[in-house]
Amino acid sequence: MQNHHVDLQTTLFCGQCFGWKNEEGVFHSVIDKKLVRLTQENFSASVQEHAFLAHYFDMDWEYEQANEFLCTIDPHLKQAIEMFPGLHILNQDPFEVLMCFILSQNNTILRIRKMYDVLCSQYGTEVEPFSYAFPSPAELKNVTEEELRALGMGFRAPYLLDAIQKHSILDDIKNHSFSKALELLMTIKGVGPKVGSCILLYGFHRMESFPLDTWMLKVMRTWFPSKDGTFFAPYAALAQQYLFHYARTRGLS
DNA sequence: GGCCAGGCCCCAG
DNA sequence: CTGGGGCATGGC
Repeated sequence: MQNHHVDLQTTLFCGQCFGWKNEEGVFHSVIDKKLVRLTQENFSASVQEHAFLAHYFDMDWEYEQANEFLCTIDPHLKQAIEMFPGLHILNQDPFEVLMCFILSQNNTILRIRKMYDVLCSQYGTEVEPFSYAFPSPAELKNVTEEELRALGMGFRAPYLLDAIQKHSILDDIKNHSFSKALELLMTIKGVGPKVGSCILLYGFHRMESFPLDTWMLKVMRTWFPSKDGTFFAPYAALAQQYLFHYARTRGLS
């Protein structure tokens, strides 16, 4: 285990996941059908005690080397890394990631979180009183478009339905090349290049992924004109996460 | 009260 | 294959 320092506030609120709450320094969510409660102080002990948390927080990946490399190739990136040390890419459930990033299109992170909560409390398993897991494909298999629209999912309702129907595509993704995997994911309605890249990154830990949303397009035009994701190789995904979070919190200047 | 949001579908050229 | 309108909803 690398035991790299993890900053919970940054890692859990940088836009890669939507289910965590921070109540006065107590971070909580349901992971693998278990209610998890963490503080920054007890985090290290928690991941040592629970293997599923060590995996979820990606404790074995080469963050030290990656950060060191990325700091050397660009000053903006170096600033971003120094401002948010301890940013990890989580290993999330692929189906949950698929659903969340379908919700993300033409939406705000605040509202994605609320829609996530609605799906959990409506369809998910209550693992502790008032704590719900994100629903599984089986729990969602009889849902209708009218139901989802009534819950405020809007034009994304049919996309969610198609994702539920085709969820078994996810079982096979890890056996394919990046481009083939992306192609397979994009057969799901509502999954395009950006959402597909997010699924491959957050659900399958494809660190070569480089999701380009509106923020990242601005970042690239402003700070990296005439460059693309290959400039950050082999750490494109981590660079993307730092730059996305940095630009969103601090702006571009 | 408009404007816009971690995009994508769909259709015209 | 490229470009642009339209999309549900709610937070600001």
